[in-house]
Amino acid sequence: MARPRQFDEAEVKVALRNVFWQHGYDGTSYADIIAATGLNKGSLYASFGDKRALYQHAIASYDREFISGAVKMMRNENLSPEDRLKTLFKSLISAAQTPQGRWGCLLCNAAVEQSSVNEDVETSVSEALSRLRSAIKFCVKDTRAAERVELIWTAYFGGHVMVKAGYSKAVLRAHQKQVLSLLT
Amino acid sequence: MARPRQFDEAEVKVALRNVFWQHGYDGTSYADIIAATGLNKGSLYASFGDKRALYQHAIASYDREFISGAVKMMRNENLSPEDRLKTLFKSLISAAQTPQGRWGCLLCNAAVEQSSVNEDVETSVSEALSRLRSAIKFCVKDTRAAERVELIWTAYFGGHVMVKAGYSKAVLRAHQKQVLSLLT
DNA sequence: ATGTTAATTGAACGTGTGGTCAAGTAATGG
DNA sequence: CCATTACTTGACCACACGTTCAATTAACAT
Repeated sequence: MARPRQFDEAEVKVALRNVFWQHGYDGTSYADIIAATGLNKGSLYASFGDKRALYQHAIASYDREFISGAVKMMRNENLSPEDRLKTLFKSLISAAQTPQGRWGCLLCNAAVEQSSVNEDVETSVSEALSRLRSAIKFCVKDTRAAERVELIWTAYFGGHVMVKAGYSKAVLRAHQKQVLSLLT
Repeated sequence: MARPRQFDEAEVKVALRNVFWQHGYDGTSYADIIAATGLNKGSLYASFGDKRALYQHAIASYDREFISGAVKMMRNENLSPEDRLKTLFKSLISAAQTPQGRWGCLLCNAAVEQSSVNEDVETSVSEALSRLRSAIKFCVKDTRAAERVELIWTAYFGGHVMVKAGYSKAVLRAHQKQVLSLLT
């Protein structure tokens, strides 16, 4: 019948996620988006909507790939609570060492940059953050840290702020150690 | 000799701080700045420099008024460590309830939005964050939480992320309680 | 082949941006 | 009362922004 799409929708969403992750919402121009996706404006508008919609796709992609992954890991009872927490906070240490890690956490960035100005962002971000909180709660429910969920949760996102602020892995290693010490 | 300034420098800096605090760097236009300060572009450029310089003034003002205040409080040995920490984290609870509080922490916002793109911001922000870390360290040095400085520090800024994300005071009250429980 | 349908292209649009500057204004010293 | 000096004003600049759309292209059904 008609001409088929010449791009892979999933790939484009990953590209969108990365470009907004790196530069933020305001910091990303259509020039950046076009370079990242390989599509041009018309196709982007036709297939995904305006810039706000593109950003929502980016958030959804990040949620699917990274937050859901972390949530599953935190709920994986084949691992000890300690190992799960260790892995979660190890991601901060690794982040401090790689360029992509220095992009921080897209949800955290979105909360800071856009939550107060875009209700859809506020909703999807806080929803995802809450899911991670529940997963942490599940993970520590039978440990000494059972009543310290919010502490661990905020420490995790605070750690992402420190990564963006440029702190070295040494700080984040200490950080991880201190979180793990809550369990015993 | 010549015409004197018709504005109060300190007042203008406060206005700059507030407008950038509320809207972020990219989110603030000269229209916003002019409305907030009452000055127009020419005067702003002549007296304070370009937009980046204005932002630095905003950061410096925030540092002077809020961070230095918190640092002094955390180092005030007339108060018990518990009272000091309680006060620090109470500020998050109050923040969740007021419009200005919902602006979050200017340093935290700057770290997320601008640290990776503006070296001067990265420097002044991380310098201020480190000062607060030292103050927390000083506060808890003789308590059970002496070895958990980074945890408390990141939990504080993580709390600001949650404020921006729109979480209610209930979450932040739990958060405060859990931080205080580290002392005993 | 050809007509139909949808995806793609990139030029064009209006608006808003950060930044500049020449003209106007108000204090002071002589 | 004027000359000097600095501050103030707002029009102006070039450019980048997000968005739109008419023209073009390509795959399929007939």
